[in-house]
Amino acid sequence: MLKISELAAKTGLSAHTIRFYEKHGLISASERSEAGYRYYNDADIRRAEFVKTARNIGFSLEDISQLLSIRVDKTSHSCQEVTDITQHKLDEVNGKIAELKSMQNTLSILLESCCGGPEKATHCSIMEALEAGDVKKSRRAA
Amino acid sequence: MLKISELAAKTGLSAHTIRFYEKHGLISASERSEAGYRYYNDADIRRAEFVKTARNIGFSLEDISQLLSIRVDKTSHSCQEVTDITQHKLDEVNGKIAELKSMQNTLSILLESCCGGPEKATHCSIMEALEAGDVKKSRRAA
DNA sequence: ATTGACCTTAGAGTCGACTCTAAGCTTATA
DNA sequence: TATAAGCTTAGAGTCGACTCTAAGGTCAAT
Repeated sequence: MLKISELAAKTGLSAHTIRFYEKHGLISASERSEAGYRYYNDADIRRAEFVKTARNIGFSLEDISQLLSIRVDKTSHSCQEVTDITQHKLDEVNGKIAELKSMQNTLSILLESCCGGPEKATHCSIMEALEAGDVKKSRRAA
Repeated sequence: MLKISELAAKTGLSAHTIRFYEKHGLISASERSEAGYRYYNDADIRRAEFVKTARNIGFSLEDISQLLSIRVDKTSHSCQEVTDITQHKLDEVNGKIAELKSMQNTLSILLESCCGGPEKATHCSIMEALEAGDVKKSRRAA
C-alpha cells in the first residue's frame, strides 16, 4: 500500500496530478486511512501506470477514460473498439504533423530568402513576404 | 475607409477577433466616427493583412507583436532580428514535429500489433502493451 | 511537546487565442 | 416611423491539462 507521494514517486506523476486524475475518474485509491489519507494497492498502482503510459503516448484524458472502461471489463469490449480509439488518435496526430510541416516549409523558405545579417530591415525579404501575403497558408486546426 | 465588418470580410478575421487583436495592440482603426464606429484606412488594412498572414504561417500573437514593431520602423531593426524570430519559431515547430512523429510511430506499431476485429479485448495486444508500459515515451512539451 | 514533513479539501489560477454575451447606441431600409 | 442589421463596451466563458493556494489536520522524529 502506497501513500500518494509514494505513488507519485513510482509513476512520475505529481500528487497534485494524481488527485486531479481522481477527480476526473481515471484513478482512485481503494483505501483510505482513518484520517482520510489515500492508500493505493497493487491494482490501483497498475491502473495509475496504465494511465501514465497512455498519457505518455499522447492519448487525451478523454481517450484514456474510454480505454480504462474497456480495461475493467475486457470481455464486453472488442479489439475493434481499441483500434478505433488508437486509429482516431493516429489520424489526429497525422493531421497535426501535416499542419506543422506546412509551417516548417514556409518558415524554411522565409529563412533561406533572408540574409539574416546586421543590415537594416528596410528591405528584409521576410518582412516583404509577410507584407505581400504570398505565403502558403498553414491552416491551424481546432 | 472600411467598417469593421468590411475589414472582417476582407481579411477573413471575425469582427470579434479584430477587436480582440486591437485590445492586444496588434491592430487599430486610425479613425472613429462620431458614434465611435471604427474606420480602417489603407495602412490599417495592410497592417491587418500582415497580421493575418503571419498568423496563417503559425506565428503567435506575441511573435507578431515583435514583427509589427520591426515593421513600423525598419531602419531601427536588422534582418537578424527578423530571422531570429523566424528561426525560433522554426525550432519550435521542428520540436513539435519530432514529438508528434514519436507518437505517430508508437501508435502505428500498436495498430499493427492488433487484429482490430470483433474479438473480445481480453488478449488485445494494444491493451497488453499499455499494461506492460513497454512503449516509447513521446514526451509532450510545453 | 514541538517541529517539520506530509496529508486533506474546495476552489481558483494558468496558458493562448479566441468566442460570446448583454445592454445599449446608430444607421440603413421599407 | 418602425424594424432590423450593425456597431459599441466591459467582461465572462471556452478548451485541456494541469498547477497552485489556503487553511487546516496528521504523523514521525527529536
